[in-house]
Order: sequence, then structure tokens, then C-alpha cells
Amino acid sequence: MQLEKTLETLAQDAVRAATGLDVPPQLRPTADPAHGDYQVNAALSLAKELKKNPREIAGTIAEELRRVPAFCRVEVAGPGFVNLTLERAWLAEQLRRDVLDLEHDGIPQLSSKERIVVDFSSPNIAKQMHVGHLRSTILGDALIRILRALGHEVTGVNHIGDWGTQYGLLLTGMREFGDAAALSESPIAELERIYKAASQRAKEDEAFAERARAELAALQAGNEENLALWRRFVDTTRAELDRVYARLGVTFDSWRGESAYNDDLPGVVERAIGSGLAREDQGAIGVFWPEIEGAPDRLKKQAEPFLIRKKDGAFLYATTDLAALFYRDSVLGADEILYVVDARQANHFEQLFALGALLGVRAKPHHISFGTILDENGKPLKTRDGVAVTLSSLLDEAVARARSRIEEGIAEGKLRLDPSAIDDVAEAVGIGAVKYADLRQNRRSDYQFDWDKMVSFQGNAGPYLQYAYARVAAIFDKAGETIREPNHELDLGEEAAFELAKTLARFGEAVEAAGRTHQPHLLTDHLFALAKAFMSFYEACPILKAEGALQKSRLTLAALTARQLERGLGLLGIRAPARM
RNA sequence: GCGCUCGUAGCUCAGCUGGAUAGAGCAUCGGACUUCUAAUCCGACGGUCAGUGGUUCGAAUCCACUCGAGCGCGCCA
Repeated sequence: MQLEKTLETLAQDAVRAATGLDVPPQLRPTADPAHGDYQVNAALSLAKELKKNPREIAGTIAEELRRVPAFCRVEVAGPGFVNLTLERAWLAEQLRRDVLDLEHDGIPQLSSKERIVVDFSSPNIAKQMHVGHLRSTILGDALIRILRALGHEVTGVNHIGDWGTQYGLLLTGMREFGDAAALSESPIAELERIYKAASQRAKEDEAFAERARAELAALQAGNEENLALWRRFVDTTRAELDRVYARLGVTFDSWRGESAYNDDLPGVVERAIGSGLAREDQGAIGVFWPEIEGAPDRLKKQAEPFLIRKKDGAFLYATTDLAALFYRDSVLGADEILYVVDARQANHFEQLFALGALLGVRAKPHHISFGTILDENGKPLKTRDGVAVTLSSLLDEAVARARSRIEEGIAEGKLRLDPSAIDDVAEAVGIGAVKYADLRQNRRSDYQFDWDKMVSFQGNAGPYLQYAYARVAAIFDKAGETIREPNHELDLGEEAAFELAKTLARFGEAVEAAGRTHQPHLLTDHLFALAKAFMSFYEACPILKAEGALQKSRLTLAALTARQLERGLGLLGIRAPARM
């Protein structure tokens, strides 16, 4: 359920009844438990408008709130706060709806469903995926899962870099010194080798460079042989990428990449020129913002144009992006388009979106920007030799560290895990830790990657949540029930049970807020609070040793916790093993 | 030069539609395992919210300036 939203509605009704004004009630959780569970602050800001003493206004609001069964205590305090204490029986009754909601576990189903396209991951063909792709991939995947859970119709697109000038070098390089066997064996490594050698050769050997340009021109003109070889590059790379995605548990609805828009590019430029927005300058074609009526203020002051065609007639990625924007708007019929891309491209997207709007694009685009992954010294994460760390080596490292911690735990008798399950659990914990470490942080800021912190497995980290789930799952193992069975009356008399219930009752709004604001860290924050509340409950309120109605109540709270943890982790793309 | 993002506890970060004594994790210190799994729990310590001024009954949050950091800025993606 959405506890705060529910209470806010009740409070707004009370404020309206008390003052005649339909204004936000300013409901907030209290900072200090001595002030109750929630407070309504509207009286303070209404004082000026109503020309009344804020305490007096608070008094009349409190009067209304005392009639609401959700609260057992309503008090005016300080300069005009209205402090509210939840009626536990009411909360128990409300939470029962979530207990019975086996389909959604309390996640609200939005009435205004939208068609959303999410553009994420987008690696280049013929290159290893590296840490630079990590955030986009797991952030995009989590957002898709969250938005779908809320009822939106979502299409995940991998806008791969499968077209461009590098293919001239690759085609020529492959023919002159490529190794067909190596290309089949480990395609990306071979393509990277070829590309490196070819670009070096092109600098030293003008004839080679000329051949590469000719092959590129032939490819773009539709030469069959070149297209076949290019397709081989794409397909073999794709197979290798698929292995990384499978490991991450990430899937796409579409792999429509740059090459798919190739034929649209001349038309896109024509359309921009025809509308009077783009013009020629020094042989190139672009949009000069100070000249554009209706352009956003900031862009009006920008001297640099948004170029969509180079002076040699070639197109740029701005052109491709514009073509993709049109396609997603008119062909896919998107209401919203999310671009999960590095913050450094903010200016590019600002211009792309502004131009799209001026050209009549109806879909609402958002740049879901995120910061750079830094090392412990605050520099962009690289290997010792200055190369970007590959994604698979990073995952290998995480899983290896998880495995050694698991083996340690088993040796110390602290973890109970069958040896045959170690591989699987290490994979789930290691990869879950990588994902959680990223998702738990506000995506806008850069984030410092720290192996020790991430794999310390203590506190606010993925394994903590997985451990909480494994603990609760073990109870149901022993009880011989599934986490979907118990649906008994709740008794929230004990503090730990009440605290847990309050957290459980906010799961729905945590998912909703994470989706609405495209910030998965709002969900990780909530899940951590939930796991923590459960751990306290677990220590304070034994379940299997309890009896009668009390045991049933505790079992039901534990069951709902397990369901929300499993589903919540699932929305982040993190597995929850039943044993660890 | 123009623009964007950001400075919160020793470290890594939440909080920023303005509300009571600024939160969490890690680290440090002290307690709790013949266990429903101690990757846990309970407690303690720790902050002039970069600085200055302003708006307000009230500012970490809004505005201005200063200092400091990162990033982006015509034919790469």
C-alpha cells in the first residue's frame, strides 16, 4: 500500500474541512517518536493567508483529524504542528489488503498507463563492454522492471553502435590481416586487435587508409560482400554480448541500432532544413540556436550549433539520434522516451530534445543521466595499463570475492549452504552486490567504486538484503509453508512488529516514487529500511517458538516481508536465493 | 570565455516541492551466539550542512555573490 499517500489524503480532507482550502496538508514523518508517527504542518504556512494564529488553525485541523480512525492520538504542538499517532489496529487492517494482494504485493497499478521506450546499455559492436556501460545497463534494466510493475507498457531498446567510420578500417583490416578462426573463437578480442592494428596502419600507410575509405563507401553504398562481412561482425559480437547480458539477467525488446536509421538520415536533414530550423554554414548543416524562435532560453545564448551533417556530406550521431527520436515517436507511438546515458551528454540531449519538440515530436523525452564510476582516488575507473575495465572481468572479480566470503562463512559455521549450491549463490551475491552498489546511489552523482566496501557485505549492501531474505525463507522451510500462504490477522502490539508493519505499508509508494522520478535508489533505500526493520523484528519476536494467534500474526508479517524483499530485489534485477 | 553538475560526520553517501534536536552505512569503542542462519542484533562516539549576505515566523533545502572540485562546449560518439 501507499501509507503516506493514504494519510495525506485523509489529512487533506481534514484541512479542507477545517479551513475551506484545498491545499497540500504537508504531511511528514516525525523526526522524533515522541511526536508520534506523522505530523501535519499546513497550519504554519496557512497562518499568513488566513490571518490567524497558526496554533488556532492547527487546533481546528486537529479537531477534524480526531474523527479519523487511522489515528489514536492527535495533538497540537509547538508553533502549530499537528502530531499524529497511528492506530495500530487500523494499520493492521490496511496492511491486510497487501497480504491478500498476491498478484502485486501492494504495488499500485497506475490508472494512467503510458507507452515508454527505454534506450539503454548501447555498446559498440566490435568492442568489449566496459565499466562505462555498467550503469546504463543496470539502471535501464531496473527502471524497465519498475515501470512495468506499475503497469506501464515498456519497450527496452539496445541502440547499439553498429554503424560508422570504423567499419572501413575493420573490413580492410579483416581482409588483409584478420584471422577467421579467431573471429569465430573470440570475436570481440579479434575485432579489437584488427581495429587497433588497422588504425595504426592507416596513420602510417596512406594507401591502406585509402583502401579503408573505399571499403567504407562501398559498405554504405550497399556492396554485398562488405555487407555480409559487416553482418558477420555484428552477429558474432552480438553473441558475445548476449553472454554478458545473460549473466546480468538483462534482456531487450529490440536491438534496433544505429544502422537501422541509415536510410532515414537524408530525410531527417531535409526535414530540419525544410522547417527553417537548420541551415548551411561553412559547408556543414546545423541548427544555430540564437536564430531560432521558440528555442529554450539557455540554448538561445549558445553560440555553438547543433550539427546534423558534416561538410563532407556525412551524418553525425545527432542525425541518427534525431532519426531514432522520430521513429520512436511516430512508429512506436511512445508517450515517453528515456535515454539512460552518461551525464556528460546532457548538452547533446538538451539540443536533441529541443529540436525534436520544434519539429513536432509529441513523445516526451527524458535524459536519465548518471555520473561517472570513479576509482578510490576519484579518477575514472581504469585498469593499471589505463584501459577501461571490462565488464566481464569486473563481474568475475565480484563473484570470486563473493565465493571466498561464502566459503569463509561456511568454514566458520555461520552460513548453512550445501557445497553444490556455492557456485550459484556466489554468482547471485557477487552480481547482486555490483548492481546494488550502483543502484543504491543517487544516479546523478559520480560514484566511487570500492571493492572492499561493496563486497564487505555488511550494512547497506546487496548481500544484506539477500541475507534477510534467506533468513526469513528458512523459517518457511521449517514451518512447511510457502511465503504466499499465511494471511492471518495482524497483531501490532509489539514495537518491533509495529515498526515492521509501518515499513511494509510503504512498499507501494517506494516503487511508485522510484518509477515516477526514475530513481531506483528510492527503492533500495526502502528495501534496506525493510530488511533492517525485519532483522530487528526477527531478533525481538521469535516466530516458530511463539504460539497461537501471536505466531500466526508474526508468520504473516514475515511472509509479507519475504514477498516484498523478493519482489523488490527482482525489480532491481537482483536475485534472492532461498539459502545462503 | 560560456554553460552544466556538485561541496553534508574520519570515509562513502541519503535528505534539497523550506518545518521541531540534520540521518544511514563503514570505521572506532562497549555489549549479545548450547541460534527460527552472528554476512545479524542492541548501545556509544562523531557535524560552524564550503563561506558570506538575503528572503521567511522558520533555510542543508530558495535567491545573490565568493572560494573549491568535476564535466561539457562546429563538423568523434
